[in-house]
Amino acid sequence: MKHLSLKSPSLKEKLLEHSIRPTAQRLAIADFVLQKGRHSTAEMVQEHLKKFFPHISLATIYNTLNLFSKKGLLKEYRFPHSGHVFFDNNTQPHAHFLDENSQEIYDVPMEKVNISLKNDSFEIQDVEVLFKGTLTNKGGQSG
Amino acid sequence: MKHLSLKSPSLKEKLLEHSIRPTAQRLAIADFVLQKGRHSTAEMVQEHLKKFFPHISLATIYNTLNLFSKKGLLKEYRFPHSGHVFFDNNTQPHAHFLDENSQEIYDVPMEKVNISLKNDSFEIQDVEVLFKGTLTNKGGQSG
DNA sequence: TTCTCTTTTTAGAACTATTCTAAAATTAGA
DNA sequence: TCTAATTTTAGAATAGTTCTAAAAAGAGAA
Repeated sequence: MKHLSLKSPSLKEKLLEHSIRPTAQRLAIADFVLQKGRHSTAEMVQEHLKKFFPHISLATIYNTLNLFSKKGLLKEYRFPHSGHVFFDNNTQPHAHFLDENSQEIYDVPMEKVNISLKNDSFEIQDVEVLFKGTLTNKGGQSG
Repeated sequence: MKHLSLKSPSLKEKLLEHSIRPTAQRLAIADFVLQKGRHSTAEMVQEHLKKFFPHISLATIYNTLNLFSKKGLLKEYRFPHSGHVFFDNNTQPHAHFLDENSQEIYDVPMEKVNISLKNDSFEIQDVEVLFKGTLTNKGGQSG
């Protein structure tokens, strides 16, 4: 347990600010999904928490991820390469890049994306953009 | 059975051109997914075929949709509002619009979309664009 | 503290979407 | 018409997620 920053005031306060009671399980999940993993699935959370909470229930993980999403700490995404729901701790508008080699998802800041639509049939409220391809020597980026 | 254009030469030939043996089930599925439905799920195919093939197996529907995709007649998509896989008979590059009222998916021709990326980290092979919002008085469009 | 009430966690059942399995039916070609 | 390969089928299996109801934990009052 000593390896987990469960007592991190900022994390605990972050949950409280969002009216989420900071239980031990929720802090452990928050530590991973909000600070470590960028695009976490329930499975990834479970795998990561194994050493701290070997008996944590998948239901708790799903409950918590869904709660965090409802409270605005995470945003849900589905990507074409996987049946899993991904929980992204970047809740600001941004695009994604899927590396077809590693199946890894990277964030692409909207400043780098230029998108427009000639249209008179619908009112756009949101756009989801997924670039697919392969990483070059420079490596991925995020944020 | 008389309501189904099962004997349509063009449909049968289309399958043959793609090295797909035109069985009765496949023709019935093709009639729907290639000519009627734009973004079909297995469930929608089953529902539509009920009157023609009340005992068709879901496995046959999935087998056929996956075969059509492999042969290039359909393209698979996953959208954020549904856990179902959607099979799109428009296999050319295009964007999508999701009407949040009806949960209906519409095609958006790429000519209407302008997208570019300032990037030096990855080689783009494909882009998926999903606009979300509501239809205006003009109604949806496709193709 | 202790009591009580509410919230959270849990294991396992249930559910949804899809794939697998192995046997039966269909088909194509000799 | 025979044979071998392909396709279809029902139902089991699998994957991912949600539901259920009971146990545990937590918050606030007395």
